Amino acid sequence: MKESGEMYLETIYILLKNKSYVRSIDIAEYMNYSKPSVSRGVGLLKKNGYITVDKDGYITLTDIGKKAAENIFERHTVLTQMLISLGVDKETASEDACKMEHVISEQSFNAMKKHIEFYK
Amino acid sequence: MKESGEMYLETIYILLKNKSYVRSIDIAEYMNYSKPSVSRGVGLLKKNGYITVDKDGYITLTDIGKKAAENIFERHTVLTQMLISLGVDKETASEDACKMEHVISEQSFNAMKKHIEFYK
DNA sequence: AAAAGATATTAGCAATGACTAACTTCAAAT
DNA sequence: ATTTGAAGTTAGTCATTGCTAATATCTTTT
Repeated sequence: MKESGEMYLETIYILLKNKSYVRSIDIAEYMNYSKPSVSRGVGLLKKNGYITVDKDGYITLTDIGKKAAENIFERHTVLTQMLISLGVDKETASEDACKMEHVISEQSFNAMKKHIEFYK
Repeated sequence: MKESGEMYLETIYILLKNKSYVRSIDIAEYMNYSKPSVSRGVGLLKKNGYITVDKDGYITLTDIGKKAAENIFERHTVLTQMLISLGVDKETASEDACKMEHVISEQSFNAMKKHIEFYK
């Protein structure tokens, strides 16, 4: 899974929490990306079995897609909280978490997760 | 300054700590990159005023190059220490720091720096 | 001096991941 | 029914950043 794929997947996951459906156009608006960019991204997620897309363009997460999305979303929330716990403002924390979430190892992630659980 | 440029600059800085000179070939060996890749990277750093290269290929950091290199190197060491302080092993900590150092904001970096200074 | 070796560069390729322009398709509005 | 509009796709571009193959240059060895 590539970094951009993780972002599309995470976005689908977030949108599905607030809306009952998600189409490519919703992703494009949320991410502020062009329709063709999203079209390709969604096509790749579909090709790789992370989502299904019905004839009307409505997107559903498959089991592995949901698992991957939950995973990356957990990374995002934990990393954001970690930065906030160090005094970083919400907005910046979320932005930086967004960049870190795709690149750090499982080991480092778990260490940071343990850290914020300790803080709570 | 792009991410790859920061890596080349950081490498030059590290090499200059241990050797009295640095050429492209030294960078290539250290980073395990091909000579043409380094050649282009070095050319860009030169074009953008971060380094000078004499007629024999010996590289020197300019003032702004040194400043930028020190900056990124400090990020690397601080982030590595931060991860180690959370229980991550040295090797992984350094690898992850290497990825994080290019993407996080000044604010988050400073917050993490303060955190490890507190720990010491 | 000729061959070999080390260093650097040029030219061109590949993957990633964004973009615009132009097209299709289908539904909704006049 | 024709027009308009929303959603999606196709085709092709661009930047970043790595690569190999081939070439140039200069030094060192034989």
